[in-house]
Amino acid sequence: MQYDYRKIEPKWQKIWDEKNPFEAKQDYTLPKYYTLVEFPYPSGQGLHVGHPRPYTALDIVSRKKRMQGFNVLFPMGWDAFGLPTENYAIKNKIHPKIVTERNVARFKSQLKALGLSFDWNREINTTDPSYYKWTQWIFLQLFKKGLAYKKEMAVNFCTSCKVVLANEEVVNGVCERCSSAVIRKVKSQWMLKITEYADRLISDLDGLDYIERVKTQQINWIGKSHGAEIDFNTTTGDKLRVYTTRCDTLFGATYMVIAPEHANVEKWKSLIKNYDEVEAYRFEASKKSDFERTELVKNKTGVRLDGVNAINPATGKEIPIFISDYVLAGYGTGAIMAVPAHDERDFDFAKKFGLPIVEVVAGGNVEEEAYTDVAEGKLVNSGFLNGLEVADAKRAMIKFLEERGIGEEKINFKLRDWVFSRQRYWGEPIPLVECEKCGWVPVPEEELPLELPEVDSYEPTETGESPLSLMTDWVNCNCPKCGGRAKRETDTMPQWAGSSWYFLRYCDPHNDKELASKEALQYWMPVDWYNGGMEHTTLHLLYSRFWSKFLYDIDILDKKEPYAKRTSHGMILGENGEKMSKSRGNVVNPDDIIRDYGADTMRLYEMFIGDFEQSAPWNTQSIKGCKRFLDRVMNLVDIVKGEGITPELEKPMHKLIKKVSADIDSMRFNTAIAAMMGTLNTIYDVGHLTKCELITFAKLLSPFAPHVAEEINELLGEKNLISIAKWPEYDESKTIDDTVELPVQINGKVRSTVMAPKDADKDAILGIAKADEKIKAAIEGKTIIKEIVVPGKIINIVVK
RNA sequence: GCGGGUGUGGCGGAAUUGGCAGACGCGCUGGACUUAGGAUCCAGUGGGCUUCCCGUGCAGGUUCAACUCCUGUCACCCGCACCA
Repeated sequence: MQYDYRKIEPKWQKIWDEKNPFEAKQDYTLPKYYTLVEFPYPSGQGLHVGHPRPYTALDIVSRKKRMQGFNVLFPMGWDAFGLPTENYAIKNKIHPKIVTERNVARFKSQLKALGLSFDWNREINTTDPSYYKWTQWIFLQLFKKGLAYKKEMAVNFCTSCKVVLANEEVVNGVCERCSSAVIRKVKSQWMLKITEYADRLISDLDGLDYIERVKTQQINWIGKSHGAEIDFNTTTGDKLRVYTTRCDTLFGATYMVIAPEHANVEKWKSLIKNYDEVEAYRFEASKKSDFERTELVKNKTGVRLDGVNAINPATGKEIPIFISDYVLAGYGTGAIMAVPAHDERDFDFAKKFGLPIVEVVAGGNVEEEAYTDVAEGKLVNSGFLNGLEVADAKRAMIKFLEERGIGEEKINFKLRDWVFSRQRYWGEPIPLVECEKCGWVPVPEEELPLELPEVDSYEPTETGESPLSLMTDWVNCNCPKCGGRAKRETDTMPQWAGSSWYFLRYCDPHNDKELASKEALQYWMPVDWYNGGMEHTTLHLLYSRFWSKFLYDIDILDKKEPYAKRTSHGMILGENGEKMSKSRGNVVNPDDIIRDYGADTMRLYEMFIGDFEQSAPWNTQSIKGCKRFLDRVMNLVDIVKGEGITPELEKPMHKLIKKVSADIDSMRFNTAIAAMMGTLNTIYDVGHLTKCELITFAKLLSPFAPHVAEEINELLGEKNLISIAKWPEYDESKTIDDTVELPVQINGKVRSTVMAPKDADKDAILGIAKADEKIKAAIEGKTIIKEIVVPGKIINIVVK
């Protein structure tokens, strides 16, 4: 018999709505558990089958924790500011607010149909003024602490979205979202000083339970490097400062390179004999996008600054200075000392321009290639450093530099400050005004939220300014400080703003006095388990850690880190093994799956499909196995017999409780389900089970297939919801078999298996093995060389 | 180039500290029940020259014993990419 999911799933969803069993309680004396999934961007397409995988996984964790007596916070909300909604609004001339409402309604009904145990009383929406009031408030605190500043700078500008992008949003030189060309454009932008937190963003990872690849990716992205800054005298009288991680190779610096954008080029204009040539090179370099620059990695170009030389402070020799775009203006000092013998890039450049290559670390063949090994090799041709190992030479050189006042130790980061301005409508307005007298002045906190005004058109202007800039009534205002004439900032915040603190709002979502009460934050934070996509490792995850640390510094939060544990799910691919996408035509719609198989089957299948952290292709055929399993579980109700314990099932049930409990904790949902399937097969082999055994089985199943579990529970006459029943416990002694089956090997090959008592000693086990007919035959007439007995595992007899 | 990951039946995938490779499921084969089977149930299912042998990307090594450890190598995926 098949169970009628079309009837029972809506039935239990309605009951859960009415009885509200998944509400996080206000009682702060209870042990808490905070499970978090990344809140979705409510797009027009609705949910796809990728969404439910992480949601179901943490729903399982949350449901189990709840049954184990924890006060669980498992919330959901909407990250609803963003470009697709705005673009849809522009095209269809509908207010983005309306579009958002529609999309949210669709998403919410789809999520509800999955039976996820979210506490919907805590639903939040980043576009809600009562929410973004606090996003703006946090921005103002950053501004007041000097961590938000406006800067005229070359930014990544998407030619299609007409919007500035953060470095993290530019992928292979094109816009992450629309794949259009990204050009460099000089604009005045609000920036957040995330670089001030670079060190802590690395070091505080230490105690956290993040999967390793997230940690390493963040560390690499922040890119901390230890080195030194060194001043080189030049024939111009100016000094030229470089950054290097290899100050030990200073004696091998045979030329210098500065970035095309370096300020000294202009300064030395009158001294540079070939300025026309230099100027032409700079112009060419400025036209290149980042993408083109990286295309040219192998082919180094550059121009020597004729008439200007530098002096190597170690050798005292005059060396030439070049400009080249292989040196980046934005990293270090925008200038380098080139040591072609020990740096591949310098080597390529030196070969091309015929510059001298001087070996200063022995061990390689510097005529053929750069020798970059730092672990092995002694210094040569290096005066007072000769004979030292690289590490010692570095120390000696730093001492040398510092004593003479020509350089010092220096740490650098790859991480750049966060470009925080967007010239779009559908985002949080930046709550600042520019006064002719006072400069940038914050909107008073009591005036927050600064709401988005109504505009006629949401389209960005031709100049790339936000549509808000056309709202003169809104833009022109009085300075909150002096009352004089002032103009509002018309840029809005990036989409990442709202998601940088949303996990805090869930703790106390209706508070209109603070972003969340101190008690709520102290109780709920940190998030105990946060699961989300790998694509957010260097964006959302880094940004939200940064904001959390800032809020810790200003005493809002008492935890330095927002997330105690971070895991990441694998993608669900199309049936052809490729990434699911509209253009590939391999998208599976979850609505169809729920209609044809039910939500419980869908949940179970998405967890059974494979290792949670690994990608796996969707297969509609395979779903049937999960449906069949649930049908067979429902049918157990018909073979319930008696009370108490069925002897043949006692040990399998204890083992199952142990296995499912452990597997949920370690995210091995697929093997937990496999174990339940195996036990179900055992139950059918036995032919009957007792009522309490079925209830135990239903409890174990309930996090995975909650509707089926509730239905069985009710059919057995139980009055209370199984979703909040007590999680079963197991007796360790009842998970161990009295007799075990042992494989017997001869020379490492299995020849037979024997049964032995679990606590039999070595000799007894060997006796049993040798009594076996097959083993007897195999060792007949041979000499036994060695006998290995691993109790509970294996017997191996080596014969000759 | 650097960093991380993955290679196991026809398919998705299992396999605590090295200890019966292929759990569980899909698919497939045969049977039962049936007007019917794309429902359900039962049996079988890595390959082969089937008393035995071969099999976890490939080639070696350590071990009584290797998917698991070591050395080398190939393929694919993801991230970063001139960061001095």
